[in-house]
Amino acid sequence: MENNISQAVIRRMPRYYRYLGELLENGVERISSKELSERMQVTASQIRQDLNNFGGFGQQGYGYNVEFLYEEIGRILGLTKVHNVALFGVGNLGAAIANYVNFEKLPFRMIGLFDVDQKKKDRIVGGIPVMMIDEFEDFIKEHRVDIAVLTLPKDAAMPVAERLVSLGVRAFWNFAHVDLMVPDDVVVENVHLSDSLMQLSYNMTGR
Amino acid sequence: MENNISQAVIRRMPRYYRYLGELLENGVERISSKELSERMQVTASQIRQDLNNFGGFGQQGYGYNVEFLYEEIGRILGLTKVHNVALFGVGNLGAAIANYVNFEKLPFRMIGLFDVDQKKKDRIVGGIPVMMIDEFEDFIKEHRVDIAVLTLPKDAAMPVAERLVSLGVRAFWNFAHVDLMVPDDVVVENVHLSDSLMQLSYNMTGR
DNA sequence: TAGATTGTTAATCGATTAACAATC
DNA sequence: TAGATTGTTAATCGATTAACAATC
Repeated sequence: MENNISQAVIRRMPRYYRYLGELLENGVERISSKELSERMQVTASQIRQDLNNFGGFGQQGYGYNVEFLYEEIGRILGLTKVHNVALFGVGNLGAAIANYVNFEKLPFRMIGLFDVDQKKKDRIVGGIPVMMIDEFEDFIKEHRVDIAVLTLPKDAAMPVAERLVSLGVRAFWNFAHVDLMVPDDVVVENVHLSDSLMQLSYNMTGR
Repeated sequence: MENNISQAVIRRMPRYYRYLGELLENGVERISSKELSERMQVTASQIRQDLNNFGGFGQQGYGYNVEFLYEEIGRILGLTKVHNVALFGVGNLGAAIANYVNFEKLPFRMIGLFDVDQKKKDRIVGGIPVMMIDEFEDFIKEHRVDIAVLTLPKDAAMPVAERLVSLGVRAFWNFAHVDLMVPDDVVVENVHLSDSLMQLSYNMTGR
């Protein structure tokens, strides 16, 4: 897999994946970049450019086979293997994400929930019991943890992230309102809800 | 307020706002674009360009007054007035967002929760009772609703959005996995959690 | 005043769109 | 084969960075 594909392209891939999934459900066998571009409100040129970053999945005169392309994109996005997920900070949002991850039919599996609050110990959320955050070190010895979700208050996020990095965690899904400082080989994907809300607020004015 | 400022710029504004808020809390009075750029890991040039889309907030030889700039950005983002928010779909995620909106110290106020499920009627979430979705028409006659949050299954989102648009709602914070088709004067801000998770998954591979 | 740093113009870089030869 | 549509190169557009005159 070639490297250095821009995040602008990557951000669009899940959307292609979603549309192709819908076409597949509707029994559509083939689609041209032109047809797809009309449905998705992007240019056909962009679709072809984006896909050709990863290889030639289409056929001249025919277009793209929906099922094949769907599966290729899934593979590109790393959806062919199961990712084990652990979550830190079982508040309202943490609990919702825990449920969400297990409910979605994507190959992400919530295998551990951790909190500092003694009162939450052994509470069942999304089908699994909450553990104390100190138990994580033992936990990680027995389970591979691919992704750590941080649904913690902002001041707690950085220290926890540091400990997790030192224990070998290399990917974070960060909901805390803070920019994590992590080594270069660690990946962080941020979901900053307040930023999103402010962007909406801006776009509501000025029109 | 000038129009046509790119979303690339807008997306960065909440981050500036957050950093300035922290500086303000720490009692920092002034900051140069250079200092700020080092903390935020962006170029000083970009900071100055971004800010100058909205006006000259700095002073040559001095830099920017932190409190003044913080408040100006707040104003730009529309944070000087309270936004009334109603939420549709009180599942795990909906309940978390309801709590979140009221908990954040931003000027967004959750004033109504709506669901189709009779069993949820009058349940208290985030301090307010869940109403039935049919009650929304009466509700909106008595309350101004600035933003509708959609935390619904994807098939329910579009029909609900259509009804809300026809009742006058002009801004949506959409968590459903679907691209809403709305008139031009309606603003949609999407939070697609699964897209975010797939982007993380991609970035974990290929390194 | 001299030094610092902005606001803004110009240069560069990257991403998107258009065009078309290759080919199924 | 003829028509359709890709893969890919070239052109355009927009965003970022660099440079520097203006000015506090």
